[in-house]
Amino acid sequence: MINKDKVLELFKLKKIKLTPQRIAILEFLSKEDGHYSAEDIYTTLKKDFPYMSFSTVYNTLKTLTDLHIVEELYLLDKKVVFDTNTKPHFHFLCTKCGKIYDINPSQSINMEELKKNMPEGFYPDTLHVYIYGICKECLDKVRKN
Amino acid sequence: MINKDKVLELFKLKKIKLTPQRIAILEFLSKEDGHYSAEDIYTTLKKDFPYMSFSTVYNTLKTLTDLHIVEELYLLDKKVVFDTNTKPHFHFLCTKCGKIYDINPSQSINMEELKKNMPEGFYPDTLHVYIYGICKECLDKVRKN
DNA sequence: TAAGAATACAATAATAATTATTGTAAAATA
DNA sequence: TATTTTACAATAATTATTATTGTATTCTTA
Repeated sequence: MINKDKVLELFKLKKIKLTPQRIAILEFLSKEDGHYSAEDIYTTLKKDFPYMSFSTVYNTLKTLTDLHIVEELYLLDKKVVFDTNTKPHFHFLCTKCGKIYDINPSQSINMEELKKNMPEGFYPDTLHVYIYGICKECLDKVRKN
Repeated sequence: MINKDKVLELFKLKKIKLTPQRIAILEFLSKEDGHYSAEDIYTTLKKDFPYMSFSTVYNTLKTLTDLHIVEELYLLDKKVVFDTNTKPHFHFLCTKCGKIYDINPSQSINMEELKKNMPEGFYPDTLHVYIYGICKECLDKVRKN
């Protein structure tokens, strides 16, 4: 969950200017955790901010990604979405309907342990786990027919 | 490691025609495990097979991906490569140089266990683990300077 | 609070990877 | 060998993202 005010403080600290566009994008992202595409953000904000351009959305998302405030996810159809939930979790991608599900790893799986699973001298930073398969919803549909 | 002859048999079984182009691509991929882009394959094969087109490379890679003979990997710069090593393993992506490293998970980490880490009713198929960070080579370079 | 420097902006052009199209050619089948 | 099916090359189209550029805005500091 993004805390808008905290991010704004971080922006100040990092000398990143607090423009209305950036604030609007932050507001959008901090409303509800989700997986948003640049297009999602652009088309939604365009209504209230007619002077909003795609490059601004992309630039802001890049800034947020660099600061680890959002995370880029690469989907099956080569689309990219931005995840506002930066707590450690897996992603389940349904190969049938394309939906993305956040999966919380059980106690037996430690994300930090996973990260450390590599040769000496490598410095891990971020971990992404994608599980591809068929989601419950799609399986239920098949069973009904 | 791809076993060309086994794949050719599978093609026969699935009624996928054994064309010279497909065989050439298979031969290329089965020479050495690696992470190859469509461009890698195209430019290499174009020399010996002037009548080789990009769409054929993409089509063949799609066929191979659908059959789980290769796996698509999504890199940091949004490029796609095809992995011929389909044994369970992680990928380390260096955020500095962009290199891809295959990481074999230690005994303590069971890929099957990871897959099962999800809500009831979901049917997992493939698992991809990406670890982002700085590789040894890049860290060593920094230390020298 | 106004002036100056730095940066971000919108608009749009450019890029580049992938997908779609289509008429022709080749492979499999009987 | 004839017939059917599918794959092919060539190329056009698409689409997401990045680059460019002159203008506008934010921030700083006097």
